[in-house]
Amino acid sequence: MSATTGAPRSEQSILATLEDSGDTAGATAVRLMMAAADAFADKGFHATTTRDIASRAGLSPAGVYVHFSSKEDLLFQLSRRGHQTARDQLVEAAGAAASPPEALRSIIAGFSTWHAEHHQLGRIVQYEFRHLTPEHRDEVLSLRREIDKVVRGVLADGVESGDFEVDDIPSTALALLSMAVDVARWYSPEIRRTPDDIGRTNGHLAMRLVARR
Amino acid sequence: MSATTGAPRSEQSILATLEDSGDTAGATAVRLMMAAADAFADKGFHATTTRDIASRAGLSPAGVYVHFSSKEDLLFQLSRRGHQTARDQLVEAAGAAASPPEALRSIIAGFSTWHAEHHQLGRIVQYEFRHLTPEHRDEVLSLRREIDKVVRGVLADGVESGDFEVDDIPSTALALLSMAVDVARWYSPEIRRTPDDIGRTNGHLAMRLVARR
DNA sequence: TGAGACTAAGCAAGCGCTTAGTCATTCGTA
DNA sequence: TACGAATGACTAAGCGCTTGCTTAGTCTCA
Repeated sequence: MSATTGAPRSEQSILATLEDSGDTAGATAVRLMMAAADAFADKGFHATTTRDIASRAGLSPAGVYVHFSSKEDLLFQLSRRGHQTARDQLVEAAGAAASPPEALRSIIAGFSTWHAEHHQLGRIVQYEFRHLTPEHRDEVLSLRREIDKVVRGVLADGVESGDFEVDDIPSTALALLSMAVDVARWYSPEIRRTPDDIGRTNGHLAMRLVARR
Repeated sequence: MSATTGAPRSEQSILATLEDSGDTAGATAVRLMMAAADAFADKGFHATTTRDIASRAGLSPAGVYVHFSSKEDLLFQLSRRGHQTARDQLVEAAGAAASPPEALRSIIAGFSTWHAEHHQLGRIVQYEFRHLTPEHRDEVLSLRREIDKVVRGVLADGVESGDFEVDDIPSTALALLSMAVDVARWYSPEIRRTPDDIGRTNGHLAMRLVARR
């Protein structure tokens, strides 16, 4: 599977299809998570009220607490699922590639496209992070370190195979991830470039950044 | 002046030395802005209370309103000054360089270093942006467009001089800015790399990204 | 004496979350 | 198959607290 093709998945399916890690979310819980994702991405965690989330989901304020123990719990579930899907996509793209250059192009393109298509979830994941409780923050942080590790691994493979020239693998991995992650900050559905365009461009730029010349 | 050298300026001086655009801030106002910068960077705009800002500045809650008309006003002043100093530094670095490659290396290094040294102000400027009123947002946005323009200009110069190979100037400019801006997200004073290290590395990576080969 | 910097007290509004209860559906038993 | 009991999803009302900001007044110093 190419990381730069395929129809965009809706936020719905990203949440609904994630029944892993033991907990299956019911339809109302998914609706609440979508409502919270909208609101958090739109106004930020603290500026979003539980009444706002509830009304977007068509419930009374108290209805939220049937499915989630707190507003922070909603943020945590959203963050965890967001990181998991992002990581899974990265691992899959890296594994499916035939060579280190193909792997790098594929993961950076895929990660960039993901942050455009899911820029709401991406913003929550990147910028609302600090409002998690310390325990939840740690759990999400470990997912984040897995993502770092995949990128460093691809760079190391390419250096070993002679395809890449990289002075400093951790710094270069960070710069590549910055390029992709920052898409969530500036992307808007109204702009001219499509998520796939962005992925293609960033994949190309990533290659220029490390390819032996 | 090289953009990658020089002693780090404190947040104090960045605020205090900015007496441009007509308004000179008194000592207490500067103390309040520093307190607000700390708090906003730490907890975000909406999670910060006016009582928190006041007590960090050693004032009673009402003392804030002697110097600023609202909490949003504080955020706006901070955003405006942050954007202005970042832009001024960029323009200066671009102007002082002898060639397009030197200019690019200098502006990306300087911008990256700035976002490490002033990562608090950088986060406010990048992530608390949306909590400004529409009018204030527009004013800050126009400063941001100036920054974009400087980077695109340097890339265009380099393409014309034959030093750079760039397929798509706006996309490449955005990717370069992402590398620098995202430093504010992940930088922490505790890490091994210094702001100058980060600037040097990112300046080097920027050159690889566009240099003719 | 008057102006500016500052505080003590507090107001109205909004916050996260809880309580007590309604209602439709499912279950156990005869 | 009939039927009360239990269950789970949901709401109306509201509690205790915090919020941004104001008011009325004090203090300092030119």
